[in-house]
Amino acid sequence: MTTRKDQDQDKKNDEAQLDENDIFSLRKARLDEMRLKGNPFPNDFRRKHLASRLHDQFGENSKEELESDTTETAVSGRVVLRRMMGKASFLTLQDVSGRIQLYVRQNDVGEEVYEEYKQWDIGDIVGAEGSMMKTKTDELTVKVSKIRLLTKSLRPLPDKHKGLTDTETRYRQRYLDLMVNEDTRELFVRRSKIVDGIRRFLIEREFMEVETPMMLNTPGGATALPFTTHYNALDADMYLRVAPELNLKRLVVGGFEKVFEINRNFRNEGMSTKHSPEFTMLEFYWSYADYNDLMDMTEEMFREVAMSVLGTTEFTYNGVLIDFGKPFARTTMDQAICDFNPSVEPGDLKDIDKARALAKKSGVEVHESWGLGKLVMEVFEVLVEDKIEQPVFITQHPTEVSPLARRSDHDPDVTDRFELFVLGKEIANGFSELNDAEDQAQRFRDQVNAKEAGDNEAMHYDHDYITALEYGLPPTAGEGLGIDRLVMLLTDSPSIRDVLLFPHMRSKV
RNA sequence: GGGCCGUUAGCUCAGUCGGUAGAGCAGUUGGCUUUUAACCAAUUGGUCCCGCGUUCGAGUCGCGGACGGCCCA
Repeated sequence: MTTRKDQDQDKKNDEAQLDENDIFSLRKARLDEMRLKGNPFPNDFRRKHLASRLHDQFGENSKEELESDTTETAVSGRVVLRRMMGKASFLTLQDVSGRIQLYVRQNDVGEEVYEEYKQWDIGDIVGAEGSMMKTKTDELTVKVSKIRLLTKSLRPLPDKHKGLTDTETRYRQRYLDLMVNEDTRELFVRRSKIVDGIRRFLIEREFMEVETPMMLNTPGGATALPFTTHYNALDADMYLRVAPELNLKRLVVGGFEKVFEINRNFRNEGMSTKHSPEFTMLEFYWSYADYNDLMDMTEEMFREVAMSVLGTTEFTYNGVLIDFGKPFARTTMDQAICDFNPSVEPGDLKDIDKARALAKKSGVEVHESWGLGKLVMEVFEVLVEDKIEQPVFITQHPTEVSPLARRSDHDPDVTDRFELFVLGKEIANGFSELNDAEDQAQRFRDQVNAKEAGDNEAMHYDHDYITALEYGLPPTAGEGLGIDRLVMLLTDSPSIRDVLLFPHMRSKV
C-alpha cells in the first residue's frame, strides 16, 4: 500500500534527482547506455595481486628485467587519477593496500574497448589484467592487456590535489574522507591495531572476552545519565548501559575469574573534543589481584601496545613528548592537589568547611548536599586535571565518589582506586572491587539518596547485584580504559571525533 | 548553555568602499601512444546556508535562525 507519507517521500526523491548537477546527469546517462549493453555492475572479476604486493614483489626489478618477466597480474580498485594522451593513457588505481599505475594503450586493449574506456570516469572501479613494466621515470606499472568497468561511479571525487578538508563533510561522509585522505585511512588502521594489541595482551594473560547486554532494566556501573529506550514486546522502558561493570562482576561471581569486554557505552551527555555520547571502553576484571597489580599491568599494556602499533614507546601529542617506556608516576589525589597548588594545605582537604571554601574559591558550583569526598573530587577536577601532562596514576579517591570501590584498609573515607591521566585526559579508572555486600548495599542507598536530592547521574539500587555479591565475589581488581582517548593519544588527534568513523552529527533539516 | 570564527561552482578557495559572481582542480569538446598535480586550446557549471530588514541596488551592512569548528562551563 502506498501511503501519503510514501508519496511525499517519493516526491522528495524526485526533487533531489532534479537538483543534481550536470556531472551527475551526464554520468547517469552513460550508465543508462551501459545498462543496454549488459550489466554495468559485474561481480565475476577476480584480483590476483594487491598494489602493495606488486610493489613488494617487483619494485626493485629493473625495466629490462620486467620486460622479460611474463608474470600476469590482475588488479582492481578505484580510478583516482587519469592522464589521457590520445590513444594511450595512464591510470592511478587505488586499492585497500595502496596505489598502482596502469598503462592502457589502444593497441593493447583494442579499439572497441578503448572507445568505451574513454567514457569511464575518475572514481569508477575497474579491473585490469596485464604484465609488469617500468616507465621512463622508473615507476612500477601494470601494462594492461584487458580492462573492465566493475562499478560505475556517478558522483565526482573531491579535488585530486587539495583533497577533502571540510571537517563537517569529512565526518558526515567519512567514505569520501577515507577515499581521498590517506592520513584518515592510516588513522583507522592504527585504531584497529590498538584494539587488536589490547585484545592480544589480555588473551595472552588468559583473560576471556565476553559480551554483556547493551539494554538494561537497571543501569549501573558508573555515575552518568543513561539514554532511555522502549522495548515494545515487553512494554518496558529500558536503559542503554553506561558501563558493563556490574554484569562483568556477576560473571566473576559465577567463576570466570578473568574476563574482559571491549564494547560501546552510552552516556547522555554533551559532546566535546573529549566526550562522545557513545564511546568504546575496555573493562576487565582480575580475581585475586588488587589496584596496585592493575597499575603495573596497565603500564605494561600501554608499553606493549605502543611498541606493536608505533614501533616505539615515544610519541608526541600536540607537541608534547610522551614516553610510555618510563615508569608512570603514582600519587594520591590529596597530594596531587597540594603539589599542583602550593597555596593549598593538606588540612584544607580534611575539613569540610575549609574544603567547601576552597571549592567555591576555585570556581566550583557547590551544592550544599555534597560531602567532603565530593568536594575534594571537584577541587581535583578544577585545580589539577588540565595541568597534568606526563602519565600519572592518581590514587585514593574519596569513598563518597567511588560507590563500587573497596575502602582502603588504612582509611575508610578513601578507596583503593586510581585514575590514569595523560595530558589532562582521563584514560583509565580502576580499583580493588568492593565485595562486601552489606557495604555495597549501603553505598547504593547513598546513591539513591543523592539521586533524590537531584543528582541525575547518581546510580540506581541494583538488587540483583547485591544478591550476586551475597553469594561471594572473590577479591578482585577491575579497570575501565577509554579506547577512544588512547587512540587519540597514539594518533595525535585533537578531537575524539577524529578517531570515530562516524561521529554523531546533528541531522541537517 | 555562553563566547569567537566559518558556510560562495562537484572539491579547494578568492571576492576591494555596497554597483554585472571569479580562479585552480574536476567536467565537456578538440589535439596528443611512457604520463605522473600530465600538457596545449576552447568551454559548461551558482538557492553566494536560510529568512527578514536597511538601501535605487546586498555575496558584502543589520537582526533572527540552521549547520559546523574552536574555546569556556
